[in-house]
Amino acid sequence: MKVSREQMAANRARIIDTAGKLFRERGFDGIGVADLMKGAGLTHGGFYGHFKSKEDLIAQVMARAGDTALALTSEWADEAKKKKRAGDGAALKAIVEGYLSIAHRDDVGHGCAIAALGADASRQSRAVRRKVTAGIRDLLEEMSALAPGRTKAAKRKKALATYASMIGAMVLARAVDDTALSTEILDAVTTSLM
Amino acid sequence: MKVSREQMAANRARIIDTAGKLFRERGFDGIGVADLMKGAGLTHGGFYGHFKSKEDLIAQVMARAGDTALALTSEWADEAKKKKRAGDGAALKAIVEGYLSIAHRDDVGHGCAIAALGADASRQSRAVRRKVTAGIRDLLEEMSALAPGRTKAAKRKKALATYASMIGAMVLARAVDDTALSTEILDAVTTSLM
DNA sequence: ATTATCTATAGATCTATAGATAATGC
DNA sequence: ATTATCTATAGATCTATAGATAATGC
Repeated sequence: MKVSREQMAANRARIIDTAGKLFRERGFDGIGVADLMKGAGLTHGGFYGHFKSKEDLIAQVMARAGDTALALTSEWADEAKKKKRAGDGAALKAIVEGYLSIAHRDDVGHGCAIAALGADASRQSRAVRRKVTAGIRDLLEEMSALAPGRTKAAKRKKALATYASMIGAMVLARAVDDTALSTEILDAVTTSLM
Repeated sequence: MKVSREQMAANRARIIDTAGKLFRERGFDGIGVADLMKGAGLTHGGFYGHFKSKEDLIAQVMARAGDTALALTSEWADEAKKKKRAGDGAALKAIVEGYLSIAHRDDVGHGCAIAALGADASRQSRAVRRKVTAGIRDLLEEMSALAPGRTKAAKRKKALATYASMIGAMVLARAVDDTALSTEILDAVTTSLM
């Protein structure tokens, strides 16, 4: 029953990944510890060896979500910068296009944690909200550096407006029960940011 | 114990209002039927005389949320149109400013249901999502009519982009655990839409 | 007589803990 | 010997229903 330290670390990472997917798909209250552990191929009782509480797991999931979001958007941005004729703001546009894709809309489980759980997160403990705030700050700094604008303030404002548009568009596109309208939302917001 | 038909209708309306507030504050799964009824000054068992199920109540709450959102934004828009020197798009700007206010951010319970429950709603039953979609459609039509632009398509696109920005900004402003950053988000998105 | 609300409860969850088990790692 | 995971369970929820109660409205 006991496993190696290495295996235990792998198990822990798998619990966080599984929880990340299931929380996004069903909400923090939509999935219990027993089912989360089953999803990770473990049993219920083992959970409390890895995490102090469900809330502790939520905080770690949100911290990880911030890291992966930054990594993915940086990748998109770097890819865009490599292209010939990449103008001012091309990297930010690449982030917008990658984010507002139909693939992202249709894969909540692996998508943006703020779009899937933002409102849910604002009801969580201080520890959770601190992780969320840190993640948002990191992404805003990255986007500010990539945004067009003459001054730092102008760049930051552009980044804030862009980020808000992205999140709102994704929330709306998923809330709506009509594929045509949903896609119209994604397209309209994407082109309005180009 | 029995009450008049009139009183019963009032009770029903009070349950929906109370649920609207508590759902926004705690999420659909964050408050149970017993506590909702207690909040409305009634007992648990009576609930099922008014609604088929909790899900049924959720659908009615979201329908009501759509109605009140349309009424409030129309009021803001009409007020703005009355003002002297009200230019093209002044009504839409009034909606943006009313929506992205600190008062709205700090009163989740009486605010926009999409910002508070949008992601939660996309996980609900078809009946709920239909009401949500109808509400979003109504608001988009109102905003399209008020948006500046030469063609209907341009107006609609402007409305979509504005609406998405509003929702994303509110979700972000509430997710963040730092008043300064939160207010910066509201201000930046508001001015970027003016 | 009808019915809106009440009390009480069934049955299914949920988080968290206790103690047993068995493999790791000193 | 230590410890990661397992089984089992306590205690607190949650939704929904059944039957009692008492006020309305024909």
